[in-house]
Amino acid sequence: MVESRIDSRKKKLGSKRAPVQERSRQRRDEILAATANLLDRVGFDGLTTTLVAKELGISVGSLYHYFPHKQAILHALGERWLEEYNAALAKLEEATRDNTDIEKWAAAAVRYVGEVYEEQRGILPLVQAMYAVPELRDLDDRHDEQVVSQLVPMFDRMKIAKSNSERERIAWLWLEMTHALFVSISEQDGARAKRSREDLKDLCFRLLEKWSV
Amino acid sequence: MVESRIDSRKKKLGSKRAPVQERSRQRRDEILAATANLLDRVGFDGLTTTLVAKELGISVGSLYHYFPHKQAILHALGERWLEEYNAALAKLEEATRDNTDIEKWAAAAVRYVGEVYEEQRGILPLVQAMYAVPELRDLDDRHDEQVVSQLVPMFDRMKIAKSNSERERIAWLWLEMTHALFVSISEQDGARAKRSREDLKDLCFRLLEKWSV
DNA sequence: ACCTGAACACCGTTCAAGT
DNA sequence: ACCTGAACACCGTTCAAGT
Repeated sequence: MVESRIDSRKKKLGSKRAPVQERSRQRRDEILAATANLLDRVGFDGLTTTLVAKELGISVGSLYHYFPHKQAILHALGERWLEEYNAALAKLEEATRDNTDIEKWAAAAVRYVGEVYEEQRGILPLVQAMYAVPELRDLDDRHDEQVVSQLVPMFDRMKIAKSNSERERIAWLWLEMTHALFVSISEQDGARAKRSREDLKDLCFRLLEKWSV
Repeated sequence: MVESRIDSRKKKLGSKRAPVQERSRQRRDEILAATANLLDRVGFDGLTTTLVAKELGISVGSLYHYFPHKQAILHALGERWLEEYNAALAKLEEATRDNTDIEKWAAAAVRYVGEVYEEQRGILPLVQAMYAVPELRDLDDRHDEQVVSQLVPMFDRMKIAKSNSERERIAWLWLEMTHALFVSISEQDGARAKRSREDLKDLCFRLLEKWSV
């Protein structure tokens, strides 16, 4: 709710400030990309600030110019995960807006959300850690919240459950269930992953069908 | 003050060895108990060897007399989790031996396995880490294997699926699904947890019913 | 203004020295 | 035989000093 304090000076300093901010934003992105890259290669525990700095050819101190601490880098990466996930749900909402077929919804949901898990496969160690590491725990909570609030209206449209509190509970179930399976699926080979994804779609369908009214 | 309780030459039967081993085993258990206790209080990341040593009133070096490294303590604790889980499945097998009712099986499974999650609630941070930490990963793999091999015969008896490879796949699905939900449930308050457990029972039933032949 | 890297506190682990 | 705790390598983080 805080109005930007920079707005008043934007006209005057805009041209001078933008490049600096742009460069800064770019560096931040570079750090995030390098971290995501290393996360995939050395794992959550193997990740060190020295390693990230070396990967970018800068000093550790420089890293701390852009992020207050290591967790902040991981946190920003987690934010990105939330955004991608939310974008997938928005696409799902869009794609299933004018049908109430539960089975089709389940298929679309598994496809769209599954794509996120595939594309972000490298940072899954981080996503898993979100639950366990206290400093990242808020991401997990927000993720839950956001997903539930996006699913409830869709469930409503599909006439699933008779109250919103029930829909919230089912949305949570759906989230936990699909998350556990997508993470496992991300480590399976192509053929098995394909079958597992079909199983999951089916499981989603059955879950929702049960509460269909 | 020196007592001649040290027998330099051991007898054939080794009857004198037992007390020493017994004492050693006891210390190991104490270390495990203290670690489990701290895990619950300070979390997976907050756990340090110094802290464990302090908790027991011994030195760090002494810790390394009983375990080669920190991960070995956690590993041993993980082994215990596997044992408890397997014991629950054995009880489940025993309790459902002479019926083929899928719904009853689902109820019993959620009850017995759920008890393990409740009793071992303190070490759930560790169980979660088993997946992410490379040194503990073998526990996760063995857990998967053991659970699947215990479930397949039960599925067979209940006439679920038409081949063992299918049963293995369903067992894996069951494991991932219930694990994700049990972990989440362990953090809910009593009333909500009760409802969630019923939802889970229902979900299990529907999962198995689908493949019932 | 931005970057550097030695310095600091703290971790897991070791091992010479005590009892 | 068993235990101790200073010492070591390495982590995240800081900050005086460079450009």
